[in-house]
Amino acid sequence: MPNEKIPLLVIAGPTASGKTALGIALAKEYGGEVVSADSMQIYKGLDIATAKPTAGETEGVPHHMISIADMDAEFSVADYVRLAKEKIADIHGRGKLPILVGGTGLYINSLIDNVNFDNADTVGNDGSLRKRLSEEAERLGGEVLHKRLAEIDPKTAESVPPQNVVRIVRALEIWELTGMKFSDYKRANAGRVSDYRLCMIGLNFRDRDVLYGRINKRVGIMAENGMVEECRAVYENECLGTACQAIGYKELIPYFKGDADLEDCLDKIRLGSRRYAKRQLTWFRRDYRINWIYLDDFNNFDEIIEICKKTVAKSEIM
RNA sequence: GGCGCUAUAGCCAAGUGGUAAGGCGUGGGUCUGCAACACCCUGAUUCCCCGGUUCAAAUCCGGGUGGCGCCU
Repeated sequence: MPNEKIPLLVIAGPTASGKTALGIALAKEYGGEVVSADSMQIYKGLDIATAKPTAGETEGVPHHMISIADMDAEFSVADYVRLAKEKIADIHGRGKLPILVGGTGLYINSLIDNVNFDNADTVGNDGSLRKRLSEEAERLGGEVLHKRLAEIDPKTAESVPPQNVVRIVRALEIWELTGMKFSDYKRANAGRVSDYRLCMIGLNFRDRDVLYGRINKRVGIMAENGMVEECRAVYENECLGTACQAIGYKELIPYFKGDADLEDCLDKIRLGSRRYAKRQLTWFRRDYRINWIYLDDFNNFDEIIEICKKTVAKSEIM
């Protein structure tokens, strides 16, 4: 069936909503394998802090796209999409159902909406160029770079505020690298028709406080399970890559330096995680394809599995 | 029991007669090769209560209540 699209079950949702457990349960239900869509679980070394499923938790269900890059390695959406697509095709080829489970909205949407990253050789990202532009921004201020951007690409300048230096630098980077306006580049790479037959499930809670309570509690459990020691090891290895953005790791640095109490840092982790969850919900909410399941509507896990099965059946991906 | 200080948004807090700064949290949003990133927007018709002075009071005066401190 060369023209048949690959069925793909997607489980999205904020951190600590129970995506991992649900993914494993549904994988067992349908004979599936899990493909993680998490920008931090990609990296080796941060296991507890990124809530990677343990060997015991996976119950034999194969998990992919976890711990595949070194801590200091560069890894981007484009890498993710390329590798995840291969994995999904492979899983499907073996007659199993690929289940995409994760909370990184950019990764999920780039993958399922078929954002074009094929121009890797010509575009990519250039570390030294990016560094130079970032330094310029720091030296001259964001406004100066924003003005420069406004001259070459007014459209993008209008949508990116002068304060958002990271986005301005990227737009300028594209310009210097390819001579393309960022707005044109964006249009050229825009999402195309999906490669997959999708069934999307989104996890949420009617009562936000329930989610936040779970997050707060989980941070404590992570700490008990050795998160601090794990992050200290990363700290002592002077991790410099994207992995340094991981919530948990960066909030503990003041503690390692002796500038803050552990409990204060754990509170910062809780706060960071809550805000992250909110941003995730903002991202996923705009995707009209998601079938939202409000976890606090159900009494137990079996009921949740049942409603998921109904959702899958209705989607006709199976 | 007496004396002093104090009361402003969920929290911290500026304001000392001219029509309620700011920070944090919260809520909403943006997002195309760093995304667990970066960034934007977001609350007080009213300042503990009652009365008074004044054209005008969160600001001054009197009383009450709560908190903090000291004294007996």
